[in-house]
Amino acid sequence: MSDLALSAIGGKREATKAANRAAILSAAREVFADIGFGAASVRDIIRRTDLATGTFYNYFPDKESILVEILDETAGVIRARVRAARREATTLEDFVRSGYRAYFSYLAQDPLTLELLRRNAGTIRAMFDEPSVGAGTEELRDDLEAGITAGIVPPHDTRLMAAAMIGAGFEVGVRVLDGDVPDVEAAVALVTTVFVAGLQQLAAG
Amino acid sequence: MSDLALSAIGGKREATKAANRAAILSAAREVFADIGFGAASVRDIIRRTDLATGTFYNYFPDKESILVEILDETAGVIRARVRAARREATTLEDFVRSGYRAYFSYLAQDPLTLELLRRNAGTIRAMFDEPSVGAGTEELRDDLEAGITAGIVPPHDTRLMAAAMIGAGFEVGVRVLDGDVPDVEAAVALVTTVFVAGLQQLAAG
DNA sequence: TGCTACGGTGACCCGCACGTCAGTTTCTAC
DNA sequence: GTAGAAACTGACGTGCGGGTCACCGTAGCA
Repeated sequence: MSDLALSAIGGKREATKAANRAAILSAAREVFADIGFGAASVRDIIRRTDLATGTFYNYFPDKESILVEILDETAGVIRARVRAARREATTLEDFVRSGYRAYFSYLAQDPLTLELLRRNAGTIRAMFDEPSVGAGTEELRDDLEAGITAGIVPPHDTRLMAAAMIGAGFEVGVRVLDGDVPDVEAAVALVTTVFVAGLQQLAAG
Repeated sequence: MSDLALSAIGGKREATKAANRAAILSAAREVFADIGFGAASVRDIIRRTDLATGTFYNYFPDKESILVEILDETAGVIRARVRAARREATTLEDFVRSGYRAYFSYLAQDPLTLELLRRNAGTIRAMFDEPSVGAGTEELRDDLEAGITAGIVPPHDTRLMAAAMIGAGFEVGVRVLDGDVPDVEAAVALVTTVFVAGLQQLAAG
């Protein structure tokens, strides 16, 4: 690598640091997805890199903080995409469909994240008081309320509905990635049909 | 305790064995629910009883086998109740409602089991290739297929629908036990409305 | 009452994970 | 080219968990 290229990213030292950090994060992702956060040890993680034990502690104080970091990265991206998609919706069907499409599409391109969420959903919930599985039940609820205010979504118990939609989305998402579903659109179509019909029925009843 | 009472259950020796076994199972439930199966140790379990380390191994070979035992007991009961309820249904609404009611009712009377399932769903799935969270996605799918054959349930993709129904039920069940929902019937009503409307819409579309 | 064996006990050995740190390598700056 | 700092290394002390087993208390029985 030329000095020029190195200087462009801040020198070899910085480059190595970034690479090491990335290697540790990547290894941790795999380990947590494979054997679960609770059973994982710092050594399990570091063994999947070519670094030494002590190096881990140059980057993270313990395994918990590395999980926080991973979740900040991935779940943050998922949420941003889903919310952005929902905010552009002008109809009920659009609201439901675009949200699920954004969610499933992300998972389809990042199977390891789904595996990590699937494996550690309970731990994540317990650790962070997270309402639910990486997808943000509270945020969906906020969006549903906003949709009601905007007249797009019929009024209903948003707390329960958000839980139902997230739960259904998560389980269906797992099936999509297991290859049990032909494609993302098939999954999107089913959950959209169900929840649009359900919301309309709630409004009518 | 009288000799008569003891002989009725097979003598003091047998009684102690049953009590020890129950104590270990109960302690294990708590531990798995509290810190998760992966992070739990045999010592964590035995510390919550007044037994000694070695005694654990008189009853179970390792912590995995104790989880199997717990799941056989609890999930087995849940499944039996839910299936029995669904089998008696004669209409679509009845099918959906009675299944969810049986499920939520059981959880309402046994919060520790829900906590255990919630905390360890990912581990359970990974360990036993269980389709899903203790409630039996595969069995729901079978019941949906049977309902279609019987003309009660409109034809649809039962694999995805079962996943969606289980996922929604699980998340809503968690809210019920967290006290976020006034009562079981409110939760039953919401999911029933949603999935009945959804299934009807799928048939129409 | 006294004998037998069932089963609880907990100290023990072994292995492994945690977090540290003195020593070493490697980059940067001059 | 060299001084100095940054950061990697892995051995080390400590503690804990897994699983075992010799010992002992007690239930069961005559």
